[in-house]
Amino acid sequence: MADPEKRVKAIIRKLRDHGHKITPQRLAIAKIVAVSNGHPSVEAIYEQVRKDFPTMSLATVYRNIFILKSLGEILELGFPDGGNRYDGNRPFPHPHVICVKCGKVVDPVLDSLDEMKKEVAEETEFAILTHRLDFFGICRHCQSLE
Amino acid sequence: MADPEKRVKAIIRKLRDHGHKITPQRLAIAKIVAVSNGHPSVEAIYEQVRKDFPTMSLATVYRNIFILKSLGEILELGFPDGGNRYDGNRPFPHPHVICVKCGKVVDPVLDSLDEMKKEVAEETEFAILTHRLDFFGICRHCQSLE
DNA sequence: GTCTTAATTAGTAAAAATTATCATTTAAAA
DNA sequence: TTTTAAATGATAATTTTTACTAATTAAGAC
Repeated sequence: MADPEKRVKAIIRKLRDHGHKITPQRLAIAKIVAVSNGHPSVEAIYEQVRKDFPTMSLATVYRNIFILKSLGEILELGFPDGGNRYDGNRPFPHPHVICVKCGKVVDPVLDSLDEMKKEVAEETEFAILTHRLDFFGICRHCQSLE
Repeated sequence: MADPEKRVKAIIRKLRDHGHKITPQRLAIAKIVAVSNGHPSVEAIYEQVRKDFPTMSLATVYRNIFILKSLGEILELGFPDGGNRYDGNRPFPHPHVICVKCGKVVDPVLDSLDEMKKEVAEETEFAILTHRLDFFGICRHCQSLE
């Protein structure tokens, strides 16, 4: 995992470079997504920030997530049913392994993906910009409960 | 692409086997998703069915998609922003290449995926149930327009 | 073919997730 | 300090999906 402190600094620099103000609320959100423990949802981020900012508005969370997405500093993991979740620690596309029982998300190492991307580009004549690779299954812990 | 007529028959058989009635509306929806031209959204399916069933309710489309999903006869492609789209012609997980300009969806051939799945299962100790692999890029036609 | 019944439908209300609006506040540069 | 454009909080509006209910209908029994 990338050093969360470095990630916070990188995010702040990017925000400044694009003329965004560094408000306390924004900073708090940046700190949470820089760690991205458990790949939090908007609601989870909201709850966590509210501990320090009880008056925080949900709209502010959405607003900042939108900006961080636009700047490429946060990765959105879309779930067909259920809300999106976010990773600001590794904001580049990477594979996920998701437990359908408890929702845990693990990041596996998969080197062969780049090769695959090239193959697809050649075969389809698309200019590939990004990708999404998620495996859904049952984690070791949830398997033991069955 | 699998023969759409065979797909319709397979879907109907599955529906019957599970005690579902074959209504004209349901049949019309099955026919559309069996072809899945362009990987239609709920709205697209709704519009298309309404040509033959002007009184068709949107709820009916959602209800039948839900049933077909449960029976494994339709695959849901989730898009983080924007609605879901569906493939009832190839209802098993398979890679997609999606044009971010025009929304076109292409199904590339990628054999190496099974091997990847095994690797991930070993590395993470998850029991992998399914997966999702989508590439996003710009198709040949949209590239030529730039 | 007719009858019976449980499933399905249409229409609409409700819920959930996200985005827009706007008056007020505030970060940051002069 | 002062100024100003951007950000916030609160809430309304929008979008997507699900829930509800009375009326309709497919499919099996007779």
